[in-house]
Amino acid sequence: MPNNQEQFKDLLRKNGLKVTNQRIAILEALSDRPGEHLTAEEIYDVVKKDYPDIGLATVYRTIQLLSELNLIDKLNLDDGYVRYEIGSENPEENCHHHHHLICLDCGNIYAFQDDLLENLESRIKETLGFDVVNHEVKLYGYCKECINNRAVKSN
Amino acid sequence: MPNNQEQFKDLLRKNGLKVTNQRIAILEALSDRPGEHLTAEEIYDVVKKDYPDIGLATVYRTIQLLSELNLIDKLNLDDGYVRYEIGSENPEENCHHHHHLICLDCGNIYAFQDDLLENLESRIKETLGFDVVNHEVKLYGYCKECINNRAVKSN
DNA sequence: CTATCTGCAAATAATTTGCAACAAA
DNA sequence: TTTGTTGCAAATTATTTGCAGATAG
Repeated sequence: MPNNQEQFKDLLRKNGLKVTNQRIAILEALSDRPGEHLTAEEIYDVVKKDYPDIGLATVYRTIQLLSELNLIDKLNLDDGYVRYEIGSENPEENCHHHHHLICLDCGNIYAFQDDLLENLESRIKETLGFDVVNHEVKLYGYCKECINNRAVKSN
Repeated sequence: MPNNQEQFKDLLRKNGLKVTNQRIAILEALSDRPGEHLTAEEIYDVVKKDYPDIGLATVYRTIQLLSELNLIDKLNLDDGYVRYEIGSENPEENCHHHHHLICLDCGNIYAFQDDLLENLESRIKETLGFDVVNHEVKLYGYCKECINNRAVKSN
């Protein structure tokens, strides 16, 4: 959506930052791939198609910027890469109800929404006095396809 | 407990691995600090007191070994270090009900137990066919002490 | 014009690896 | 013995940083 892009430009200006082609291209690369979880290198490769002169350092710097502006979410799968995905349009529900299922077999990542922690978090506030403001939930296991494939192979 | 140490030795032998002072010392370093979350470097510093000749590479190799044997749990706080802690005595409940509260102010980590995900996981199995075998839950926020400190300072 | 960005190359820093010497079985 | 382990140093690799030139406002 071009609307989204205008919002981004305004957000940059509002923070005394400059609107550059590189920044727009990087945000677009992620916007065009909702639900995908790209590494810095992968974003670099995508953006390089339209922008062959871009440097990897710019990608890293822009990713950090977008993350601070809460436009993208970080995801660390402990495989040596930090991954990024575009946030939901509604910033309120951004990370808070957005969790990940990670298949240990094929490596695919499935997102799901759930507010299961709301309850727990108020209980923690009451019993421990700890005020939870954010959370990260990763569920590891085996996806439908991989379970089926295994069943087929073992026959 | 020396009992624990004997179990470890047996486990090593059972897997065709050798019992070495270094391995025992590293497991002890973690066993002596339940609930602490040590980096490889921190473990190295602890073990070096009793074992000045140990190399950092051995610490890394042993950590990996202990992790594969499910004797220790990994914790990644996205601060550039991977941390490790001794698992609970009961291997069944090891990670599964063990979650972390991370204070964004003081950096302290508080563990808590909860089986809140059991429910969700069976729901996921039913609706998506995804079989969850493990999970990682991190809750970020502010601990009681830091909340109090802030209140005091703002007066 | 001038403050911010960019691309490059070099620096950083956690972790891994090759290998010869060493220690457990 | 023989097989696995260690310590060292070098390699690897994701990410960061310094800086001079480029670009947005």
